[in-house]
Amino acid sequence: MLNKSGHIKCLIDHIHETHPLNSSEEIEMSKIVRVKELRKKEFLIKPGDYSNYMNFISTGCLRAFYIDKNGQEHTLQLGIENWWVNDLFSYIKNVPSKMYVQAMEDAVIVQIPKNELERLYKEVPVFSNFFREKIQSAYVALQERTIENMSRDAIEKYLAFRKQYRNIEQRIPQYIIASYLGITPEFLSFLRKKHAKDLS
Amino acid sequence: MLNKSGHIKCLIDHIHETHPLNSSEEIEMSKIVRVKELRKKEFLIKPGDYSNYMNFISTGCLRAFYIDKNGQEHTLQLGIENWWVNDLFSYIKNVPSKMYVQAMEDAVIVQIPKNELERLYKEVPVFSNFFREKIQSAYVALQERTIENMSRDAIEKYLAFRKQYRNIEQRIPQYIIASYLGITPEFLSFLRKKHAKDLS
DNA sequence: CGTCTATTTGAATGTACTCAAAAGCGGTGG
DNA sequence: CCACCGCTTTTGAGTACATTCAAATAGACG
Repeated sequence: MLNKSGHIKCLIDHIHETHPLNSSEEIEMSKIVRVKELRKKEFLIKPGDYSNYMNFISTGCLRAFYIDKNGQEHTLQLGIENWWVNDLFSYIKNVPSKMYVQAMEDAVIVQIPKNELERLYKEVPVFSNFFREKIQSAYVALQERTIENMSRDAIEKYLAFRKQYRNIEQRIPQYIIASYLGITPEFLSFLRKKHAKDLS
Repeated sequence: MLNKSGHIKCLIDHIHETHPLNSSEEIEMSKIVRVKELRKKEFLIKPGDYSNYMNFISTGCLRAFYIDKNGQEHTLQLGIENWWVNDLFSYIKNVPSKMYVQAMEDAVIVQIPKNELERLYKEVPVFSNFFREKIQSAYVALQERTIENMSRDAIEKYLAFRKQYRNIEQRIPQYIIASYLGITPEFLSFLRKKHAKDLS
């Protein structure tokens, strides 16, 4: 159980891994962040909200999803400790969000306010580089997912998901995995039965 | 018909639109880029290549695609004048590419070498900010595509594609559009007939 | 004009969805 | 501590959307 500055340290450590900061840069960052606690099922972002923070997950598990015109949920992103989660569309374009970002477990988020971060981008190049690289990696990961969606059938996608998210799978209900894979929960259940032998 | 420095100017103008450069920054950029001409069907990147450039399309039309284990082509990205095209996976991770980037028309590309660009990121913050914002937008666009793929059926995707790429559609063959939408060319042909009335 | 590539057509097939209902499971209050 | 309630998962039948394969037609380019 961490206190507030423990969670901030968690963020700083995370940045350090790839982009060493000097102590004034650390302080600079520590001064502008805020820590937000979420209870299970609580929302970090809801449709209509403006996303004005970069959100770092210190503890817990969240997902980003939206509801289409037929009322179907589609999970866009899953995140656990040391991941970033956001509605970048709303954040970048300054428009109301159309999606939900929800805690699937009690969680603690470290939030960097957008206006402060944009000031830092200009004053402290290391932060611009850090987030440029983060977003590049996210883009590549999303492109990999696009490739998988186009070239694999449902069971292959599910097996690949299990491999990639081994540590997350047990933490979330099956119907959310289905909504991430783009299939119905009924069909995922059917596939699990049919391929029970492959599921260790 | 532009000469070499005309194409470079095209890139500089493009950066200027969102991130004004002073003249030393312009010169800095001009010095490191190179201009590459491609004939129709020629490849900018092939499987096995290492992608060591950021590629700006000055003129022409390209696509990025890969071939899955069943021999199916999947188009990941389309690009025309003033767009960027690359295999970012290979570029970022320094691994051989698994995809093709091919000219669909004669084209001229302005290439920024990776090592020079990374030097600039540290020395001239404006470039890091420019590419951070570019990649953020690309991420958001790809996420929108992911949402569409999950929540729309084939005809809706096709109609949305026509709206979004009105100016590109006539420049590329139909089977490539099908491979972008994730459907077979036969089925796209069928849909076009069935919905002829909606296709103006 | 001929050749090569792209598009159309159609029949048979398969993968995944819908809808409805039953079974399982976990948390909560009596 | 057990019983109940609500939510998640399973099951199954019927259906729809999209694919495969093969062949015919249309278009583009030298």
